[in-house]
Amino acid sequence: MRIVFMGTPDFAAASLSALIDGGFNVVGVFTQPDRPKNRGMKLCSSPVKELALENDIPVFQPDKMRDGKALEMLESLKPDIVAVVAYGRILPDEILAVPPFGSINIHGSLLPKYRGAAPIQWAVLNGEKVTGVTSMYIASELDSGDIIHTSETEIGEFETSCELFQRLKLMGAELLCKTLVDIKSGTAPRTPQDHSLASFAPMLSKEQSPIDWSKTPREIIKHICGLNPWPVATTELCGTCMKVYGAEYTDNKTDKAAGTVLNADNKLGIEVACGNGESILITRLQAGCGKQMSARDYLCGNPMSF
RNA sequence: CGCGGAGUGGAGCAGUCUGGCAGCUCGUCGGGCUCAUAACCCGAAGGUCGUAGGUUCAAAUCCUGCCUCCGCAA
Repeated sequence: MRIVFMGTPDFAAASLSALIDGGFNVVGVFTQPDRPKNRGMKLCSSPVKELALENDIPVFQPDKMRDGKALEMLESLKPDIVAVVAYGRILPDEILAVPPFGSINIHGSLLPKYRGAAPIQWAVLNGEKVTGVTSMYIASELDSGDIIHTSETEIGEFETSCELFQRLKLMGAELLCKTLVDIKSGTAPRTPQDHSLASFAPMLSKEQSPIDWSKTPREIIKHICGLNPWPVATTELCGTCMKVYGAEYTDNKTDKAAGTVLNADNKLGIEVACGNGESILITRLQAGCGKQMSARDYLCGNPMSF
């Protein structure tokens, strides 16, 4: 089968890598145009583009999906199937209709839950114990297509979105290969989603970074884990603004107001009062223009008075 | 030329403006105290101050080049 792959970030590159290693016939790759990024605003290729070039796969980077050029490019490749993983574009129906075996997508949640841009982060934020990846046929409405396969995994109590991403991208890659094999052999199941159970996972924003200390320790820790690596939980303690990257539970009780620093021992970390008279211990943070470090290291050079 | 910060014993920092003994908290090692320690007391080891030049009686500190790392923003 002639496969056209569409994807952009690291998460998608893992799937493309699996296709290449699995000997699938990837005849072309669509990815977002190079954009100025990082320090120095240098023009950067997407991870998917880098990988495609290394493997001599033709790369296409249309600016728009609806001006006919993208359609022309795709038709010229005569794909049997299109596989989309985190491309970052909504594909119009005319594009989806090109490949005879259809267009499929890998999504980072157990659909119909967490449709949208940030399914992995929201699963962590909401304290889900289980999530996974889903392969589906792409429908016009976002992430609403018929389900082909799913693969489940548990979310660790302290697992960050960043870590979960790393696991799910591999699971997604594996699921994509399996799905393609089944479609080729005609054994792929096709189960419509129960749309009444759908929920949405919109893109995160910096506005949700500040920690609400009146919440419970678990809610706060899930907030910290879910917002890592971006936009990262933030707070202001004793006049210092900081990003919080890691925290642990404590057994301590307090009658101090939520958000009060209870302890800042450089052998432990920064203990802060939460709701319910409980507390958590901040263990990793980043303050000011500095780099990320353990709370212990931070306190060695920046003692806190409280 | 997007904006900005930083390289100082193993870790995190101060010292640089105003040149003049290598400093702080922690860790490590040894000893002591304690029923006990994330506790306390005593002692010790450990640094070409990123790098190459320059100025100076004297440079971590001032001047110039280079290397490396990081934050913001996207």
